[in-house]
Amino acid sequence: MTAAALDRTLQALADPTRRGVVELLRGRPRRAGELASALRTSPPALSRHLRLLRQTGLVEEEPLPGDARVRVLRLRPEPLAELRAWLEEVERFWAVQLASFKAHAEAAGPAPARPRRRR
Amino acid sequence: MTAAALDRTLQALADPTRRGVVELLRGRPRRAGELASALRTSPPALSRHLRLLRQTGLVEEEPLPGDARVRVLRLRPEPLAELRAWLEEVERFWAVQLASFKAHAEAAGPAPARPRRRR
DNA sequence: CAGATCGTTAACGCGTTCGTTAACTATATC
DNA sequence: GATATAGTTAACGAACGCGTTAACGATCTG
Repeated sequence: MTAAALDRTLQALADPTRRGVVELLRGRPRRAGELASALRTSPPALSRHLRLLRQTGLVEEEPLPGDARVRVLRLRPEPLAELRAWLEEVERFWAVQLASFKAHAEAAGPAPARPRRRR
Repeated sequence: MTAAALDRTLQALADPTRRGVVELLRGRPRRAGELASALRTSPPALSRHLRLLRQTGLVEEEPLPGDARVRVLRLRPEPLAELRAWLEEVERFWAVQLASFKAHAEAAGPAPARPRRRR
């Protein structure tokens, strides 16, 4: 269930342009044209990146009251938090594995005897 | 500088099969064939995934002393830690932005006057 | 209304990525 | 030495991702 969302989040962040959008939006909300010029991207290209980011839930948009042509884009933290939770889980389990491996290595001595593979 | 490494890490984790490898290796080191059968992937497909994971630094391999045909694969935490650091930085800046927005909204009242766009 | 601005969608092309099958290397087993 | 096993590499094909240009809808400006 969460796996699919993780997949989309990672795939969204894997693109340098989209990650640039995220890094720009982490400071403050911005308009699409602002992002396009800052990232040296054509408006059509950026538009499709924004659509994907919206579908992933990483970005949400809100109409600008003064000008109805413009929508202001803002970062949504939920997918990032979910990804971070997954990362921390992976890192935590690895630590457990490392600890048990060290314990085993120390208990068995420097060159422990290993059984051969079966047949 | 770090951006290129981040890129490769995210691209590596964006694939479900490769993420499956990481999740399997988070528990304990495993052989390539073990991963292939657990993930229902053909050996050639998995081999290329492993090559990418090795280049990204997410996985390292070590020969199995009992059988020189087999290499044991282990998870490397460094790329994951780097990705987590990036994530935390984004989330931290987002929190700052949210705080300043709230402060501004409260100071300016419910419907603040906005200047029109310049010509 | 005429023209400019903001942004999106459509259509095309290119390069990458992913899986599969077949062939190959290296090591282990008998 | 002959056969089996572990894993990689090579070559093909299909699908996807990304950028570009052109055309479009919507809105602001004069």
